Amino acid sequence: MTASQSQLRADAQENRARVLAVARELFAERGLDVPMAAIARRAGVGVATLYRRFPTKESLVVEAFTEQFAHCRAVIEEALLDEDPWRGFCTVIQNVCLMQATDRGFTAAFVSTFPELHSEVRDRTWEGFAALVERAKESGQLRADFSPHDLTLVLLANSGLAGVPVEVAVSASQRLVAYLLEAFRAGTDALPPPVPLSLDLVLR
Amino acid sequence: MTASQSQLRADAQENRARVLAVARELFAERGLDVPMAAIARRAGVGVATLYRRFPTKESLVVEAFTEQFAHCRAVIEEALLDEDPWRGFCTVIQNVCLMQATDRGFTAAFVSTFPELHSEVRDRTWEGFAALVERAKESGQLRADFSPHDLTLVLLANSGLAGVPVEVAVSASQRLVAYLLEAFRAGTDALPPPVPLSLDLVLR
DNA sequence: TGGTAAGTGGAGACCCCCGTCCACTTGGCT
DNA sequence: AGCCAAGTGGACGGGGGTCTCCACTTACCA
Repeated sequence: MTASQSQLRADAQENRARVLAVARELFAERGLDVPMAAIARRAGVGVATLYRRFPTKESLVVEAFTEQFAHCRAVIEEALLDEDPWRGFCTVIQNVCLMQATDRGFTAAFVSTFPELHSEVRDRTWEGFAALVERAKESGQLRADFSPHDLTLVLLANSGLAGVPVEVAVSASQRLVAYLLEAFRAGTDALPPPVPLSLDLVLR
Repeated sequence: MTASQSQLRADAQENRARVLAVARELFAERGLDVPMAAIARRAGVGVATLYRRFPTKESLVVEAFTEQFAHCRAVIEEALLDEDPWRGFCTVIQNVCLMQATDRGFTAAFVSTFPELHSEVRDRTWEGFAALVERAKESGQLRADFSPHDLTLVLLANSGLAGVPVEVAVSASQRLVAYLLEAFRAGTDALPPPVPLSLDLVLR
């Protein structure tokens, strides 16, 4: 525990943790637009407490989702270690899409918190994925005209499922991903040129 | 012009038309959550005028999008007449997705206005599409395990592109659709079972 | 056990939205 | 020209959101 954590009084620390847990729950269930008051109520604290620990709603969102973002990066790193490039590629897409489908706030959080905060981290992640794509192409399993920007395309498309109930969203996402992966496989017809969908576009 | 139209005074009629035009513009540009006040301002009228012609925001939305919905139905009807079932199938998906990508409010309007209002029309449209799917399967061009519910899947996925600028959304949508159509083509690997995504799911 | 700084909760300031009300204006018929 | 129903706009009520302020409570240490 760093100083900033342990300097809090015991009860305060516990409250902070509970708020964070509740926030993650509610963001996942209902998306990012749950009122701060709802989080406070469910956590059994007043709004003021909440705002003391997290000066703004966005800061709460960032904190609530950092571990998920870390998991994302980890998934890519791990996939780069897979001896089968295609399997690594598929794993990344499947995992990220599953996270997106499971957690309703995920995409919105990704979009609204990444912009400035973690730009270098973001770039590293992006490069990691680009490398993964390159490997998969070289192995001849990924179609040559696949663009790394197509990851953004997949993410956006998959985020469209956020509106339906979670269990449905998960199955739907799996089917969508299965369709897309099939289309990404090498040896099919030519496509219209890749769309330069940089992540910045997703970020407003 | 029916009675309800011509009974309006000339200036009122003009105002009504301008409001409708502006509403369509703004809904397309910014989605359904543009404030009524913004529409009124851009149309050069007060909010009261707007509310007199359209008693509720939803009614304005419905009116603003009816022609697009009609166009949707027309697209399906026409596709059923195409001698090439696969081409008909592709046309439907391409056209609807294009409409969705072009008009930011389209999906939300579709979702929020269809529920009760046009249930029989909706069912007819749905049956039309199901017939289209059946034909395309029989001709051997559409994979046998494609489910009509997959249309909803495509619509949801495509709606995820609504966030990016329109020109980008259009190219992105085209590429997404191209990928998906390729995956829908007969003669590929088996998929996980279809997800029963009824339209009602999209409609909240 | 008592003092004190840290922590707390709820009221409310501020803002943005939908939809209404009402005093004023104006088109169109006679 | 003059009348009046039809039409109009802006102020306002009501609701819901984020975030602040401040009088009160409580953990912790001596």
